[in-house]
Amino acid sequence: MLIGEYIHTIDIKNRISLPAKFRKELGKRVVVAPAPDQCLFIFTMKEWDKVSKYLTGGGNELSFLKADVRSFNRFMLGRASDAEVDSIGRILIPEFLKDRIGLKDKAALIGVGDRMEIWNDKTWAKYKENAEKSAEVLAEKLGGERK
Amino acid sequence: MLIGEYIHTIDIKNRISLPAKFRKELGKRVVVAPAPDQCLFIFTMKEWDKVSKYLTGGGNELSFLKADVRSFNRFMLGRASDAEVDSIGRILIPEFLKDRIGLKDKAALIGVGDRMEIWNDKTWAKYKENAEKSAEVLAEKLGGERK
DNA sequence: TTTAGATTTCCCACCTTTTCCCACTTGGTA
DNA sequence: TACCAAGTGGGAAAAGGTGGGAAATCTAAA
Repeated sequence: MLIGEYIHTIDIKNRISLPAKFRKELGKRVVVAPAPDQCLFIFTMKEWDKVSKYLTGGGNELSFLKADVRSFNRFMLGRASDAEVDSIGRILIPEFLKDRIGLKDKAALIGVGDRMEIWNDKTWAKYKENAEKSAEVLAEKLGGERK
Repeated sequence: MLIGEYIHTIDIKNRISLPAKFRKELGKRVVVAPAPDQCLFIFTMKEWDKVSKYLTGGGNELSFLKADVRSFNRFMLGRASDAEVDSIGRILIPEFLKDRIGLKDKAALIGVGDRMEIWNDKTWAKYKENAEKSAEVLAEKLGGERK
């Protein structure tokens, strides 16, 4: 399970080190995908299988018939990119994905259970501040929904 | 069962000794997680399993499709950290969690049944004081009501 | 098709941080 | 007083993260 927060630099060649604690679980290849909120998702290949199967409706339906599904899938699948982890644990972030979330020098790498997220460090700091405020409210709400 | 209050120092390497009385129950690995109020929770792996299962909700659906779930999981998982207990009973507290609760030199370690809590010692002192006061006020009030 | 330039990939090297020991101190106990 | 357990501190070795050069590949122009 991926947990914790790490701040790493993106070098001029668009490389970024995966946190050492995540490497075993992430494996030799990962998928970098655009995500809701200002971040990128990093999936293991296994997790990506699940995600892409789910999004394409597991092959049972013609997922392209629904407009929202079409556009969400274009967003998520169409702009995803698989990346090889190099011999010392780094991956390349494509320029267009970097631009999307305003990645500059420092990135926040966040373990969120079965995926990793990449944020611009500043954006993450702001996000956390807000999350802190609303966390209790949110906890109540989620607690209520489960029952 | 974890009970009692201990004041320990955090050294310059961010290490903190677990109270000897807690070590057996906490085991070789624990998870440090942010918590409501100005403190951190220390879970045993067993307790943490329960928490994380709850958060990932079984895994049949894609948890990241819902905004509430995304933010709560980021808050809870993204800012947690698993820590190995070293050979003499210490754990490391990540910088970002130290910052969150304003941990400096001295920390209060509180046994609260099935989990341990970490507080800034000053914050803990104040918290106790208030709890004490409100208890007195409450006692007065109850006494007065009796006539 | 060839060549020059640019980009990507692979590898090595440095430096900082973390980890693993070992040792000191203090306080309680026999 | 000697001993033991608990807590604290610090040095050395290992690991993690960062940067950069050289080889390989690609692109474009002649």
